[in-house]
Amino acid sequence: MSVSHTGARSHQNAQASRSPRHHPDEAKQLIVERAFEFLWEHPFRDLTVAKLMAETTLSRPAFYQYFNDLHDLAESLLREIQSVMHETAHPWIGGGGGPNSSRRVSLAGVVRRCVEHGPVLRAVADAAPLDERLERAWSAFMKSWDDAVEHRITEHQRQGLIRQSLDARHTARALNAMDASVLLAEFGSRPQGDPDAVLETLHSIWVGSLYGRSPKRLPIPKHSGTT
Amino acid sequence: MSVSHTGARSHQNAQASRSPRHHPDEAKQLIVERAFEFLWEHPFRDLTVAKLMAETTLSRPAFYQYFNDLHDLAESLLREIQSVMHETAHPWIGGGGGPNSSRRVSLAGVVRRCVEHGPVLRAVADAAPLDERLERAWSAFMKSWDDAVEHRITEHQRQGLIRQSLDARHTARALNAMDASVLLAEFGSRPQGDPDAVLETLHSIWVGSLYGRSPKRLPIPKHSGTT
DNA sequence: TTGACTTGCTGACACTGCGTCAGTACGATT
DNA sequence: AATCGTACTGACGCAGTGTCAGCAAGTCAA
Repeated sequence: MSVSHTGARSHQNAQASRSPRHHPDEAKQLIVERAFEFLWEHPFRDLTVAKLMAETTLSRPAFYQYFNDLHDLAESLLREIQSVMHETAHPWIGGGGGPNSSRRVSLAGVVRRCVEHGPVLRAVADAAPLDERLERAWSAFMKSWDDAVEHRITEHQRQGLIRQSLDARHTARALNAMDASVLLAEFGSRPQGDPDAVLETLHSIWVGSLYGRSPKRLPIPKHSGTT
Repeated sequence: MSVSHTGARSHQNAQASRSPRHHPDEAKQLIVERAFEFLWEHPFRDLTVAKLMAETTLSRPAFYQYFNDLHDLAESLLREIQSVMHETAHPWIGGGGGPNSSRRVSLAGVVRRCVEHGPVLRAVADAAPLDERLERAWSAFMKSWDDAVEHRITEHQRQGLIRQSLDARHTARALNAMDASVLLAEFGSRPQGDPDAVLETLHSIWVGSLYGRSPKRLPIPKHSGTT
């Protein structure tokens, strides 16, 4: 549209230190790395394209060659972490092992990953509500866990290890939501919490709510006046 | 600093429809109401000061007479909802009633409040990570629940209703985090979920993990090779 | 009534960060 | 050496924010 600004520059001074050219994927990965570094020490709200690219030899507009915006970048971070997480949790998802042994081992792996990438993962979670696409990506991420857990629960229901009256879908979602909240809260910002205590707490809730015999429905006292 | 723009206007046309003056708290409450309306239908990310005040007879700068920024407004929304929620949950916090009866009644009340104010509460939760002050306010909000639950758990531990080995603090935080996540997910955006199913699921997890006899520690299979 | 004071409110400004574009120069290919 | 594709950049327009000097509606005193 407006061209008024062109022509005025021509070939100004020229020794303007153009950065060395990268292969596209190379540069993209470089930006992702800087983002990891930044988000390890700062919350997502402090991240701007300018700040991020300042940690680079590239200029701010270069960012937009590789990402649509910061949320798009966050989606890449999520994908990266997601692949690592799914990998360490696969043994449990895949099935096999006792009713809670491999579950516990798997959870321990997830906890470990959260200790490693907590702040970054939290950044993604924080950013999710700000962008529809990213929000969907986050939902899909959570859904993948929900599906796995739901499948496992129904399987155990068929084996009689879990009572039939339990709503597999809702329960799976609730327990996963709990894990996510707790893990992000405990390991999403420094100083991080105690991995062992968290693991123990989460595991005991999972086991208690899934496999624990519910108490023989204690008689409900009749003074139900408590509104 | 620059004053160049003054004096040029003098007393321009003058019939510029100045809005009727309000008493301060009156106008503030009016803005809060508009915010409630807006956030009931749109996510927080779509809220801007201009859009909000456009629903008003006031101008955009007037907003800053009553709030520092949108996060400050969100804090007001939170306080408003918080008072209502604590009120309906008080019977359980106050104690009395059977181990799970009043707990259930109380939870039902909270669920109801979330059906009413879900989207707004979600907006606050979404906005929390964007501002340090608001983030702290949200944490304090959650902490008030955590404290109440922790207290209740230790009380029941003293009565022998809950096993001593359970970590009251961590468990309270985890269960509350679960409730918050699930409630915001189910009722934070339309179409909302099924209140009864959610209530049932959450309640059963609480009861199972707190009061349920944990299964007699199933023997851990020896093929611990699942990394 | 009138003048002086208070204060709710507003137009206009500076500023920050975003996303885009025409245009440049580097490296590869011939 | 000439050409071409493309990684990259300076500069722009835009959206939204927070602030300020100034205005006018109300109040009170004389």
